Amino acid sequence: MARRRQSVTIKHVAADAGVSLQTVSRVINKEPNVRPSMKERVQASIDKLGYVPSIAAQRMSGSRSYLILALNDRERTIADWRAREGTDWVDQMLLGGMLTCAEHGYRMMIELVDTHHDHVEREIAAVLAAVQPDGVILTPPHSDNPLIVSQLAAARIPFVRIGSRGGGAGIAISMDDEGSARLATEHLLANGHKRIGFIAGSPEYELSGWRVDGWRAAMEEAGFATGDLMVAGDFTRASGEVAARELLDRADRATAIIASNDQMALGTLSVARELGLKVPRDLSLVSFDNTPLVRFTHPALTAIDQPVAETASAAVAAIIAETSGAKDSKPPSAIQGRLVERESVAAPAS
Amino acid sequence: MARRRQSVTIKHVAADAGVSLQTVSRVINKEPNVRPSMKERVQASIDKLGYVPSIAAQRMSGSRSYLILALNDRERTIADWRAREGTDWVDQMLLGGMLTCAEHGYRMMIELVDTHHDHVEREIAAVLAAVQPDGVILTPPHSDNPLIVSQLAAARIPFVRIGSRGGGAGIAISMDDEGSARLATEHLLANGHKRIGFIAGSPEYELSGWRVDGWRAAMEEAGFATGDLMVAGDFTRASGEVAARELLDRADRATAIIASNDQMALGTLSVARELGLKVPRDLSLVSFDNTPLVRFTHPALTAIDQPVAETASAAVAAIIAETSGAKDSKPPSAIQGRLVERESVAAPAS
DNA sequence: CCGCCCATTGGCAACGTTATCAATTGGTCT
DNA sequence: AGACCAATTGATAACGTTGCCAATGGGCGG
Repeated sequence: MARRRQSVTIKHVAADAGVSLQTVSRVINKEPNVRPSMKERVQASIDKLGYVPSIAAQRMSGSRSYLILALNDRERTIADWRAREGTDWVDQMLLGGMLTCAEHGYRMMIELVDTHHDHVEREIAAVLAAVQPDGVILTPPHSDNPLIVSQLAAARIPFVRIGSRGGGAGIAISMDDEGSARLATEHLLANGHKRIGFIAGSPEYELSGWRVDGWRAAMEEAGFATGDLMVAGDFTRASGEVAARELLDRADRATAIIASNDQMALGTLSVARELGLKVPRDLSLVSFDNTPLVRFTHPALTAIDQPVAETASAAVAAIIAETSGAKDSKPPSAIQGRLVERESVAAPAS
Repeated sequence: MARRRQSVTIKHVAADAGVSLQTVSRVINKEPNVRPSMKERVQASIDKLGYVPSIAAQRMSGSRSYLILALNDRERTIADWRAREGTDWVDQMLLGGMLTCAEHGYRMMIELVDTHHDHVEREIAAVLAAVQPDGVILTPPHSDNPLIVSQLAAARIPFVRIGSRGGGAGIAISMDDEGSARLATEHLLANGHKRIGFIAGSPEYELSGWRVDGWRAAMEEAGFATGDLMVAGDFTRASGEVAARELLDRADRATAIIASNDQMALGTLSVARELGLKVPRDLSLVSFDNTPLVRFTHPALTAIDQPVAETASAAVAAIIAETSGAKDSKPPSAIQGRLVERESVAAPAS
């Protein structure tokens, strides 16, 4: 109703400093070829009046929107939320991304989109048209959705695919999944384990495969079999329970298990308890992600830390670099995982 | 660089449907006085072309921005993040708020602002000027910051104060904190406890006081002393440890403790373990918030569930209602808490 | 049958910013 | 010294949408 207008516009600043609109604009955007004395004078007026450019107007005039859009999977996000399992993912994304955005005068928005929906492309087109972001951050499983990737590429919007590797369009940033899985495996091998089970994540996520690769490679190098020790879950706790039961409820059970995320590790933990297996005495357990949850379980879990915030931060930085026209921007394509030792690993019972 | 323009604008739709821009605009905004046949024709063109209005342009022309801004405390958010304690707060806010926004064609943005900074007002003015939201959601402790509240009121922007009560300007939405604290207290009383300690939250949050009130009232009604059983923390785990030590490391120690949030409950749990007190045998424990963490501790904690997502959803709904000019919008000012029983409460050792 | 009012539609300006191009200045190169 | 060039500043036209007001047409009371 009440037509709310900008209180201080570029016009007021121009009047106050006694210069043209364009000059003020140049100062705001730190363009070259402005005499230092002039720049100073204009800046003084800006500070005095407390002027802040309207992103709407900036976008309107065809320049940057100073907005970066993060696209999460709606289905998964809501499921996580319903389950109340606390994946911590959005928190971390926001923090890492938002702080880096703030440093560069950008802002971040999050939108939920169904990766499986028939109308993904329409839905994304709608969001892009409405928000008109300068760049987009894709999180898994969107990162590996060819429809979305090609659409973004066609729209010529800079975008980052978190959790994906090179190959397609866009900037790929991922953790060193093989290396991390290898790290976990070797830690267990060093503790004397031979039958190390692996609970993989949903095959829809490319990273699931890489983690399996790392585990398998380490096992084979050590000369141990992997054939019947891999079970796939879908990153939920329930699927972790099913997988754990398969690995544990049999004669030649695994003496150690690596779970591809914390939720499935929690599922494993409860199955172990149910089967009367003490962790770490009867079963060693290592998980991926290292969300706050696994610090407070009993026992606290040894985990591979997944630096989500740092990754988001790198993603934002990469987009801003590309937007600013830095051609040589070379984002850190593989971020190192880190093994955090707690109480869930011990030598196998002899 | 590359001037990226809107692909399908209102102009294209108007041309396709053979009507004026204004008519299309009317259809988009569901204004009255458009002949049904005309509305249909225009809508068909919109669907055909996949047209979506540009938020930037809408805002420019002085109407709504369809953006709701959530303001979180930067200091606290970053501290939580550093501590990696997983408060889950942002996740929940986003989900509840975002989903409700989406239902009404709005979008939500989150910004971090320092509530204590000297320049809060400038910082907020800057965000408002840049984003130009239709409404603002204040989370604690911003909700109780008089500077921010009066500034928002002066700017005549609809805003919600989450976790606050009536009194000042803006729409206040809060949990029934006294009632919830009373619920927790009575649950412990029913289990036979007499010395029930209370770890309060930071006094900067008004809700901290209300929770204390509920506990004190229930205790006094039952005829038990409260004098030396209340210790204030600041919602961090470390402060919970300090407080717990004060309540437990003495002769007439408390047999039960209510912590004003999960983090402080976790601190209490570790102090109990350190002092050789078994939960719930030697100490019963109830916490506030019911974040995912307390489901997986050992023992799992009985907790008061804080419906953050529902609260955020109600906040968004209230703002949209006010923006739409519904004068009689009456948001649910007090949302009921719920006691979730787990394993941390038992009768006191006789 | 006349005039008035309401429902419907269209035309045009305005919103705040930047892109583009033109104008001015002062200096440098031959 | 003439001309050209770079640096600096300004003027104007977009950008996509809605507010405002005018224009049109049809129905209804007198």
